Amino acid sequence: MNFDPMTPIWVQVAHLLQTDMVTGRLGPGEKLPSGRELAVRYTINPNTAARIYQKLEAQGLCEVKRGLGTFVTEDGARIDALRKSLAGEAVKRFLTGMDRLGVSREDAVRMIMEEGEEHA
Amino acid sequence: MNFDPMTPIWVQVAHLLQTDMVTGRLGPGEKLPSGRELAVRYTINPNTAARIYQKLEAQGLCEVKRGLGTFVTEDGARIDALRKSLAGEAVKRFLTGMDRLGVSREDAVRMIMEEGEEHA
Amino acid sequence: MNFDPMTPIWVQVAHLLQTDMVTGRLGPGEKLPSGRELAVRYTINPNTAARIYQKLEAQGLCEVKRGLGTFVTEDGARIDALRKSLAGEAVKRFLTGMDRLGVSREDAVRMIMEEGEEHA
Amino acid sequence: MNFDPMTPIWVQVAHLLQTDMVTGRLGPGEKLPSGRELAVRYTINPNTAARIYQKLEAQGLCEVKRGLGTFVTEDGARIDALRKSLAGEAVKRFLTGMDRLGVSREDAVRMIMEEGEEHA
DNA sequence: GTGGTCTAGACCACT
DNA sequence: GTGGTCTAGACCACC
Repeated sequence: MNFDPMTPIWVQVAHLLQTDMVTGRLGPGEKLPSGRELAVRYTINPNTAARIYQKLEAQGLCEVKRGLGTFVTEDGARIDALRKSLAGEAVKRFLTGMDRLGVSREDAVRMIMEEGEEHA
Repeated sequence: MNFDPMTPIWVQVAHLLQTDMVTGRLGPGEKLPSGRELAVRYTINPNTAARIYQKLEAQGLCEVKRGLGTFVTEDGARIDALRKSLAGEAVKRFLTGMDRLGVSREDAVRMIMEEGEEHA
Repeated sequence: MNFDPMTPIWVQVAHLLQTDMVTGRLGPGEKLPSGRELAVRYTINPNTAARIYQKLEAQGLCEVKRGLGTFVTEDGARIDALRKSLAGEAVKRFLTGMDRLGVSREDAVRMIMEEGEEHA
Repeated sequence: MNFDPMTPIWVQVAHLLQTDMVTGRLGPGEKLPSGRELAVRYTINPNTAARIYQKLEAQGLCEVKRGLGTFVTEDGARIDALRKSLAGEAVKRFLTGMDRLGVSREDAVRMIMEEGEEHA
């Protein structure tokens, strides 16, 4: 795995886990990999792995059960809020990118609709 | 500079230069950095740097003048075509990302319009 | 194989392949020798061989299929355009040669017609 | 100087001298370089150089004056015949080349006339 | 096996 | 100084 050295590793790994939650690859109540396993899988420090779960727990996305592990929250609203948050960030990134290219929001929407037609 | 090891270096550097052309940071007819300078700036091999300009020239984005350097094309149509190409790629990336998040094209468009209102 | 040191090797080898395409010795869709084989056959560097196919591909004369090889295009129009291009170059070379000999275009044409009668 | 290893060197050097005679770079009665000088200039064997002048003399293109050197013939007819000979060879080469490209004599002539118009 | 990419370092022609 | 070409040899992804 390669990380962008500009943003903290824990943010990037957390992002991966968040995406898995939203897409359903990690369903509600499902057990997340242990801190040690996470550390091995991404070759990061166990401390860093621990921080990731602390942050996710603070966002209400997972629950730590001592001696059992950490589990994806069963609160669908949380997941849905996460989905909206991630989508919102993606939209912002997209719009700023299009803005840099000198493409207006209206044109961006038009291009999206045309792309949609191809897939229809 | 850090490169994504998944995509060729020359593609990534070419993308940087292309973006500069579209945004106007590199205006029509303006001199591009020499191959050697590009190699130093991004710590890549001069050969790789040369390939970048060969590709850009093949796309009609720059003109090579032996002994003088390579210059951004003055053909505005080329730049405009590039803008559309880059925008199209951004749209595709955006849509696939939203699709992974389970967001439909209609919802994506709605989010964009709402974002637009905030800026309005 | 002996190369004229005045013109790039890749140009000369490309010319050989182009001629084979136009004359039909390399038919549409036919597999071209692999880059490595080309390198051995003409005792050139594999890198140079690769460049030849890159140039031919850029001219739309062949299609590269990763892991399979590169194949002569099946687009007859491309081949025809190539034929015209090669013929045009031959005409230019011929005319400059005749000019050096002090032979006018009209006389050159007359000589060609007479040559033609012999063959008729 | 680079020679085509397929045809005898003396033929190639003789061709160079012949061309100079026809174009006027070597005028009638003008002194040709000595055998030794020819040998040095083209890094060929003095024997080979001597043979060249023997052949040229046999064609009536130059006259050997012992102790003085060899001189271009002053017989204009000889030069003119040479011109026609060289031109004839060029025409033949041109036609066979066009034939290989699948271009008829008529089309070849047409292309020549069009090239002529550009220069007119 | 195929082509694609990259590095290292060389020589050349042109301005 | 510029780009153009060439060699040598390496690693990778694809089929």
